[in-house]
Amino acid sequence: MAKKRVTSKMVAQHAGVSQTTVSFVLNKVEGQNISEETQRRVLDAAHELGYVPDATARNLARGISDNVGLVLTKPHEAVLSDEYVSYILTGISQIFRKQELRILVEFIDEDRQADTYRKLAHGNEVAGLLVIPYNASSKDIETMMSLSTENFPIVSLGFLNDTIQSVSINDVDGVIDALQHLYDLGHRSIAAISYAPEKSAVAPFTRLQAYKRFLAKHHLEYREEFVKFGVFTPESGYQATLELLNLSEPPTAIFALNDVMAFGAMSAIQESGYRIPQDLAVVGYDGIHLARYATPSLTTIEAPNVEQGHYAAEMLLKLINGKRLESRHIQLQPKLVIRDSCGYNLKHSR
Amino acid sequence: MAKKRVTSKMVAQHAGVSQTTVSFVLNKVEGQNISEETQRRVLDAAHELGYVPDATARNLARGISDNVGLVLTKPHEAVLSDEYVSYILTGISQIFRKQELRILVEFIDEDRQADTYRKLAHGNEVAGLLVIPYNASSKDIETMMSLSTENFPIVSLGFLNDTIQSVSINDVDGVIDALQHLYDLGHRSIAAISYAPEKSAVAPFTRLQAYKRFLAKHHLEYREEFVKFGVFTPESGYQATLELLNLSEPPTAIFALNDVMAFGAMSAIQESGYRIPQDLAVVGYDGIHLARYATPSLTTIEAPNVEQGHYAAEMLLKLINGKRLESRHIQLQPKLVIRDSCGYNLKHSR
DNA sequence: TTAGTTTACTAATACGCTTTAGTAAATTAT
DNA sequence: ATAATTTACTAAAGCGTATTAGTAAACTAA
Repeated sequence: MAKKRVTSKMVAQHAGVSQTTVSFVLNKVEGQNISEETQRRVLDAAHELGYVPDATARNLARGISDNVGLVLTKPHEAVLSDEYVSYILTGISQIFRKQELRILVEFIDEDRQADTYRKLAHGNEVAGLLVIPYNASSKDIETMMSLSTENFPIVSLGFLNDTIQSVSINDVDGVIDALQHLYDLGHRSIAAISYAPEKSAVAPFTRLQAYKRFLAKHHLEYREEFVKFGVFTPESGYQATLELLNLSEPPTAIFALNDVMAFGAMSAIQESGYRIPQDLAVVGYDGIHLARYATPSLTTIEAPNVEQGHYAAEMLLKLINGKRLESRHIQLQPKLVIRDSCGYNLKHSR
Repeated sequence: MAKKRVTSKMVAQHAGVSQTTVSFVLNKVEGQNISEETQRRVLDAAHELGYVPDATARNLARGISDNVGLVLTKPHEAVLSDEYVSYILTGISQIFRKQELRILVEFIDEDRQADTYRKLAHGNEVAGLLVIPYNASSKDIETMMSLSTENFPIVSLGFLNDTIQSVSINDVDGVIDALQHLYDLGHRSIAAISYAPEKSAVAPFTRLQAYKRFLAKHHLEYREEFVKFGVFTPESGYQATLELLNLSEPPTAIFALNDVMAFGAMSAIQESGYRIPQDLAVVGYDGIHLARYATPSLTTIEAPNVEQGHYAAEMLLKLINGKRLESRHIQLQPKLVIRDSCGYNLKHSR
């Protein structure tokens, strides 16, 4: 049962050198002239003993952690039915693994609020923070701002304000592309299923704003009853659509602000006996894998989420390493992917 | 720019006590008689200075990390299109957050193999390890076994062998339930879309075994061409189904071994001009949220994944705390959820 | 009254590493 | 030949906490 933790001291003894030398060799510290011969002895000893450096000790000595935190301000049920988080995880892990940085995932909800950021940051648990702020409260944002101000490395996935570095998707363009597509296909009464307004701090405002502006620009009436609010889940998209279908004058097209809600919408439409796209058109947002395999396949705005993860990770890396950023805010362009849920392919060619 | 890291020493000074006392008070160490008055002074000082204990220092002193590792042996593209990981994350985070344990997520693929486990475990980066072994190689399994043998806390999500503690889903029952359902509806030529066989170590063998046994039991012929192998993604389910449809004698039902592949299958079937369930029945496996919102809604085997996360987290907790386990292997029961993709609701009532 | 015990603390050490400040020996410069 | 520099290392301090082994003062027991 003897816990045989191998320490660098043991390696030193085994190689017949000092512990300092072991550290120099294993960390390839520059400017230290260690002879080839000694290096080999140390390496061999470390290998023979199966030495694995103690991460906590190293982090304590170095004064910095080798973890980065990924903070999710989404409720669990939303994380569940959304690929977005998986995409981001993929994107950031591809960058961080090269730097030998680990990813610490933390969920934030009502009871477990802002002090989590401080614990992570000031408690030296992470070297930097990546935040997915969809449901961030104003208190969350305050905390992020103060961390950012005191130069703690932090990047938001989605624009919040000028203070907090961010990598975002140009949602305004995305919304407009989607609506324009529907408009071009002749739709004039277009409903939107957005996110619940009270919970989120910034994003839905922007998107809804874009929706309103689009209507105004094209001299279409803004109708309160055409805007429904869901909570990321297919269930909420389903419910919202049912309500839309029960209106005395239902819309001819539905724009769901994420794909998962679009699935709910399509299901509600078809179960109610309507055809897609002949009776109602549907557009989603996100570009999840399954969108192409819906029936009919779902036209959607594809957001470059993996790339967003890449950029955010790289930005955070620069902040951690004290490098200057070229720009504190990066915005990526989403892309309309036309499939069968809007009728484009019925009209054109095919 | 003054980095004003607040240490326990500073708190001690501010409260006029020793650092030891600060530690005793803040950690509520039992058997130490600290007066109410002193406790208050320490607490106040800590609060005033905004003290956050340094996690690395504490972990070093205590000799144990407050992170647990979640190791994914799935390739990224699979994690992307599968809710399974999200479910597990949800389940385990609900348990660990109460214990102030953080979750470290690590992906393992070909180039980044077994040494990751050792680094995490022997490097004291985590107090315990949770492994999702779908694509675990035999080398992965060897490493897990040796860790388990040396009493390092480790739990597998899915049964591997007797040595490695596990929480698994009874896949054999799941497979049989699905097949029985199809059989009861009159299907006699049932194809299966399984996982790629070379990559995974145990699971597909079991499931395929169950499939074969079911056929044998019901005196149905086992046909090589009715078993296709996918890689978790909807694309692969789509492709496999296309191949099945091109057979001279296509099956009348398809059993996809995860829901995401079932989506691919349904799409392929409908795009090929066949109706579900009239021409072909489809059953999935997993019970993802979107299954109910497929068109038609997808009959599937619902695996209790969040619960699986719960049990695994609790088992790991016991191992970390040196408690004895009642059982080293827990198996949970999946459940058939009948919807519209098999025709049950067409036949019965409705 | 005095020894024994409890109360309320503190000094000092350990955790395992990184890093700074040396140092002795070998090499080069003058 | 001697000083200056370079080479190849090492001793020791420090990171911020937890914890063990005390200790002085107050209290209790006989």
